Amino acid sequence: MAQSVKGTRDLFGGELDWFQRIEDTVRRAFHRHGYSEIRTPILEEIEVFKRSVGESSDIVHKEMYDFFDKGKRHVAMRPENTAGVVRAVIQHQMLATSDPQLLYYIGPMFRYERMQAGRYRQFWQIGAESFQVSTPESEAESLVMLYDFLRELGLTQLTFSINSVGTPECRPAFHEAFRAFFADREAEFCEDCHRRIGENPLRVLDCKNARCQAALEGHPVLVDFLDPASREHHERLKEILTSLGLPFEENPRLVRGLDYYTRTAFEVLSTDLGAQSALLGGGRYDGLVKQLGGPQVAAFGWSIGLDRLVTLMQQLHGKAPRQAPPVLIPLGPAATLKALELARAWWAAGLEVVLETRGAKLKNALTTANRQGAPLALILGDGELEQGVVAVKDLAAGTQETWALATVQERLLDRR
RNA sequence: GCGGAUGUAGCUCAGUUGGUUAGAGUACUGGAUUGUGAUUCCAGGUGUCGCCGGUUCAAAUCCGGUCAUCCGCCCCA
Repeated sequence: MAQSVKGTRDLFGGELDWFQRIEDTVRRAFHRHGYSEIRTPILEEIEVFKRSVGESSDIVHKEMYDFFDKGKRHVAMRPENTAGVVRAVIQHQMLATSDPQLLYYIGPMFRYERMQAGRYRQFWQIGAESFQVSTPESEAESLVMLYDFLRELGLTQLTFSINSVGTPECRPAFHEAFRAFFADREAEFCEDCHRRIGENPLRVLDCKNARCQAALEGHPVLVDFLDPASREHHERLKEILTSLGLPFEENPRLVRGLDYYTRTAFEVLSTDLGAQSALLGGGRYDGLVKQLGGPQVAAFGWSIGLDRLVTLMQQLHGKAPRQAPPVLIPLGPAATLKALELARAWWAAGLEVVLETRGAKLKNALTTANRQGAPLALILGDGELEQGVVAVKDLAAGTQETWALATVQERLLDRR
C-alpha cells in the first residue's frame, strides 16, 4: 500500500479543524494590522538559503531538502520563508518607495531531519515580515499583534524571551571578550561548544548541556557591548512592552539559529511540547536584504510553528469546536424532490444543511446524522409533505416537534 | 548525522519455552423496530500478525534486512 513520504502527513478531520481555526484567527489579526499576504514558491535556488540562513547553520549544512531538477538547477524546498520573502521583495522592487511593507505568509516548510514528535520534514509556519520600519515601536506593534492573537486562541501562559544580539559592528568586541572568558574555563565546556566557539561563538550561550550552562556563570553579556543606539533601542523596546503589559523576560543567553539577526531577538518556548519546545521565534535582520542583493533597509519578522501550535491547542482545548449542520431526511421520491428544492433555497440563504441523498431508511439516516453530530434531523415524509410541515427531531434532547414548511428557513436562521 | 524502542482487526491492546483453525473491548453491518438515532437484546465480516528473506517438521513468536512510527541527542518550528 502506498504511504505518505517519510516526515510528511495528511491533514484532515479534527486536526485540520484546528489548522483552519488558527489560520482564520491569524489572518483576521494580520488584516486588522494592515499586513498583506505574500505567497512565495516552495522551491528556491539553494543559494537563496545559503546566503541568508548562513552556511554554518545546521539548517543549511544538514537539514536542507535539496535536489537537482531536470534543468540541472540546484534547488531546495524552503526550510523557512524569510529568505524567500526577501528575495521576492527585492525582485519586485517592493522597496522602491520608502513606505513600510508589512507582509505575512502561511505555508509549508521543509527540513530533511530525523523524525520525532512535533518535528516533521514538512511542517507549517505562519510568519510576519516588516520592511523599512526600524523603531522599537514597530517591533512592539508586531509582538503585540502576535501576543493578542495567541490570547484570542486561548493561550494565556506565554512569556516572551527577548535579547539583543547587537550589530555586526559591535559584535566583534563581544566575541573577543567571550572567547577570553571561554579560554579561561575551556575544560568545562562540551565538545560541541569547542566547535562553536570558533565558527559561531554566540551559539555557545544556548548550549543545552547543563555543565556548559553552569560554566557560563558570569559570562560577558551581549547587552553590555551594544553601541549606544542599539542599547537605547533595546531599552526602549523593554519599556514599551512593560507599559503594554506584555509578559516578557530578558534572556542574555538567547541567540537564534539563523545567522542574519541583528539587535532584537526573541522566542517563546512551551514546556508542553516535549523535547521540541520551540513554538515561535524571530527578530530584527537589518542586514539581510542588502546581503541578498537589495538596498540597505531595516527588517523585522517572526514565525510560529503551526503544527506545534495545533498540538498545544489540542492539549488545552481538545477538539476544535465545530457545529455540524442539521440534516434533511426525505422519505420517498416525492419528498426527495421537494427536499432538493427546499435545501437549495436554504443554501442560497446561507444556511448549512446536509441533504440525505442515499434514499436511506430513516433508521440509518438518523444513525448517520447522529454520528456526524447533527443537532437536528428534519424528516420529510409523504405525510408531512401533504400537510406542508416537517418533523424536526432534536438529536441531543430526543424531543420532536412539527414545523410548518414556510417557517423552517427563518427558524434555522434564528438558531445560528 | 548518532543512540534506544515499537509495529497484531478501522481504533486501543492481549497473545505462554516456537505448536494445530489468532483473541478482548470499542467501532462497524444486519435483525428485534417496513417512519425514529443516541440506551438495551440477538446474530455476524472483523486480519497479507508492517514488508522481504532466513532457520525449523512447524514462525505473530527466533534471526537478518527493509519500511514506518515513537523516544533521546544534535538542531529547530
